[in-house]
Amino acid sequence: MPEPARPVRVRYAPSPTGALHLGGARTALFNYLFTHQHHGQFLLRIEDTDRVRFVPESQAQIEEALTWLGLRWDEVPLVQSQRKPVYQAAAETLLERGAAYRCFCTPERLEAMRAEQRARKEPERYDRRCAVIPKTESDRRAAAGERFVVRQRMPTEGTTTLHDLVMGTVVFKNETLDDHVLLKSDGFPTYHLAFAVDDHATSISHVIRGDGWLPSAAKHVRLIEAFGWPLPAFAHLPLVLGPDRKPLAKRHGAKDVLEYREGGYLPEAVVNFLAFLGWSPGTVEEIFTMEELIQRFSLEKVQPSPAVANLDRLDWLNGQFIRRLSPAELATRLAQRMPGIPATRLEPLVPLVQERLRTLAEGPPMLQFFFVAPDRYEPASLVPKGRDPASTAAALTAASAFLGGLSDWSPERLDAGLREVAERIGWTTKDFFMALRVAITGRTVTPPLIESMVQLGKDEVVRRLDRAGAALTTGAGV
RNA sequence: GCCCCCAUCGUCUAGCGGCCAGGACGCGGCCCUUUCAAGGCUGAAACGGCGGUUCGAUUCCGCCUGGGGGUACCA
Repeated sequence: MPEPARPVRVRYAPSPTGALHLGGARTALFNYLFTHQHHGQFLLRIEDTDRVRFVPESQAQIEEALTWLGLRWDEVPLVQSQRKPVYQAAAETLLERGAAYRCFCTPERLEAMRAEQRARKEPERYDRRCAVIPKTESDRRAAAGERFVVRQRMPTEGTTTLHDLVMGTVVFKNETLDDHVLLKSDGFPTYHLAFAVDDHATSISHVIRGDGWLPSAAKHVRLIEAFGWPLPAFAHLPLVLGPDRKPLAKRHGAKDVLEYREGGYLPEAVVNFLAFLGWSPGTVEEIFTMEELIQRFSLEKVQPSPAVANLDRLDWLNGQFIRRLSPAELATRLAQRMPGIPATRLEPLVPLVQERLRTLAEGPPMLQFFFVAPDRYEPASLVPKGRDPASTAAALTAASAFLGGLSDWSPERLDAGLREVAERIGWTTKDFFMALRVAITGRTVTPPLIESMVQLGKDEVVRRLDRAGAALTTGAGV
């Protein structure tokens, strides 16, 4: 394998059959990190040669997800379905060189052939019946309009060796290589042909792709050699698995990258999470920016074994990144999820919730009471355990009276004063503050009470306390 | 069936012949505390099995087992 001294150019080549999922995003990320470390280019290629599985919306979704993650690609994405003539010309070249041949076998015959092979417990692969058809006859039948595919002629003895940057040296026995299809009867190329042609056309230096391609990599090496093109370096990335050790799929809950955006995850956190799936810097550091990842990344340190996505860790990481945001930045991101509330109004509130958020989605319900008074009170939560409605109402009234007469609305004054009130009426601060908390916020789990009261303002606090007290004396609800 | 890859706590991993096998998530306990978090301290938790090689194997080799992938006119 030649050590490519040429400029580093890599590509991420999804097929547009759905949205970008975590596994694909990781492949794209590793490509991106690797190439930027080497000041190379990152290309995007759309592998849409399968007309049956094609999903029109897919490409836009994939591009949106990549953009959200911050994985910007260079140049205009290559779309394979637009390059049909290029692949046909390439197949023609191979035909002329004898490196490939036309196969006229019908799908039915191939199925029958495989059934027999299965029955005899032999490896299932093409029996090369059409490999011996003379070129002149083949040309004549093709010209006559007979349907055919083009197959690659594989060597039947010897071995093919691949030096993979992640998997190490892999040796394949050539006798096990199938004469796979390069050009389908509809004139579209298979992945194998298209990938080789396009990687060459775009001067790809490193093929960094999913581990699923490893078994056919030997055939790919043979193909590129048949064309006489320089071999790129290969790096096969192990799969990302779900908690059940099966490849990540819909049944594992969110898997599409864009769903994480909906779920309130920061792209920085998702990128960081993905980077550590199968890779580690070899140190104990674990929070990196994209820039740092580019600096530290190396294919040699990519784990050759499949990685199970630990979504709990993503939650934790997301919290870490949220805490690293400036209050203004967090306010801006939160405002996008709270229609009608400008970021500037959120900014003073952000310090109260910042360290409590694991996702942005948790923000709105946590902040809601700042903008909307509780619409009803449940005595069950308003009255602390072991207390009764009447004494709770009295406690709220005492608090209201004290606060109503206060001119210094500072956290220090509120805290000290309310503690004194609690002591005076014989309540523990625990119970007292809980009653106030529910009266003011309508919830038992909230940001720090005193600070929240300061932000809410005296009038609003007193109003809510009085309403809650009234609710208790007149019965349930408001 | 055949081919290929993989194998350290539940999970992500450090380790590159001699380590009390380290860290992180999650889980338990303690501290802090007006709730919930966050934070600090702390505990439980791993080298799949059998053979080699070696003075010595988690580490190197083989086999087995287990997991994954491929075996399409899908990518």
